[in-house]
Amino acid sequence: MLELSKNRSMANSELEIARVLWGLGKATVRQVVEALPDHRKRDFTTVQTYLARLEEKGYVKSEITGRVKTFTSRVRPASVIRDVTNDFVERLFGGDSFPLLQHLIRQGDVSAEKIRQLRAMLDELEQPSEPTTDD
Amino acid sequence: MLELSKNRSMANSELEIARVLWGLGKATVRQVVEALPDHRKRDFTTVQTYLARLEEKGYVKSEITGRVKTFTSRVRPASVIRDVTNDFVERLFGGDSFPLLQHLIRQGDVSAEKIRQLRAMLDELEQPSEPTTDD
DNA sequence: CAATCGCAATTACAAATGTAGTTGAGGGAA
DNA sequence: TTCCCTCAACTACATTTGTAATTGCGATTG
Repeated sequence: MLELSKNRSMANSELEIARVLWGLGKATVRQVVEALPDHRKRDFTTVQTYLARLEEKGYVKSEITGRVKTFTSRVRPASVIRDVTNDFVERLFGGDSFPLLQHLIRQGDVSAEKIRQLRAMLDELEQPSEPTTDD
Repeated sequence: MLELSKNRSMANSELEIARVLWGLGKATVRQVVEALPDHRKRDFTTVQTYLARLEEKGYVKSEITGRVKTFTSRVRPASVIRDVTNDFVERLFGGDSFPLLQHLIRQGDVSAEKIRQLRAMLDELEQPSEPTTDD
């Protein structure tokens, strides 16, 4: 099992870059830069640094294609999301995710459709039968 | 309106300290240390530093009671929770809170009772009329 | 080919963070 | 009254983070 360099966790800024990379699946620095939402633009070299750090930390791997590096994730996004969310809930709510759910539902802009979906999820929780293909 | 020093945001470590302080309402460094969950113990001076920084940043104020400082929050926890959660959702999910809700409901350990409460909340979202018990 | 241009690789760096060690003063033990 | 002990107030510091400036190299243009 590969040594993911001293399990250092992602910094906030790196998190966003990683998320964008996950969305692209495979991308060059430039592509990640372009894919950043307008209100969160970052300098090319800045993104480049973040990706390099993500690689050091073992979250990403790169491959040189001609003159340019292409990055890909080395970890399952779901697992990063799990870890980082756990940490978040731990610090901000002492480990209890309910307050967060409450907060998100209350003030979050949840559409009617989403409400329906959430309700369906809740139903599933009570009827433990369907093999929820999660992770 | 008070100038909350260069709106610097809370660092992860500070977040946990702030949360504990909110829970206590008013507390000395030592009390915060004691209140930390066992698996997250921190050195007395460490917590002291965090509280000092929180004060610098304007999130907390202190008052000397005899020989010891007592800290209290200067901000509404809810507003910090809002901001920090928004930032979190922004970075990790591009601003869409649904995936987070999904994640929390799916793998979060939500009790039957909590499920009931969540459902009630969803109902409220659809029936925007009930005299919401203030708050 | 020589001067440019466009990108990507390196290098830089101050500020922020995580975490504690060191110092100093009030209250008891001798 | 001294000395020691306890605690809280300061001081310290290596890393990490956030963000970019600078350098270097291959393609483009005269």
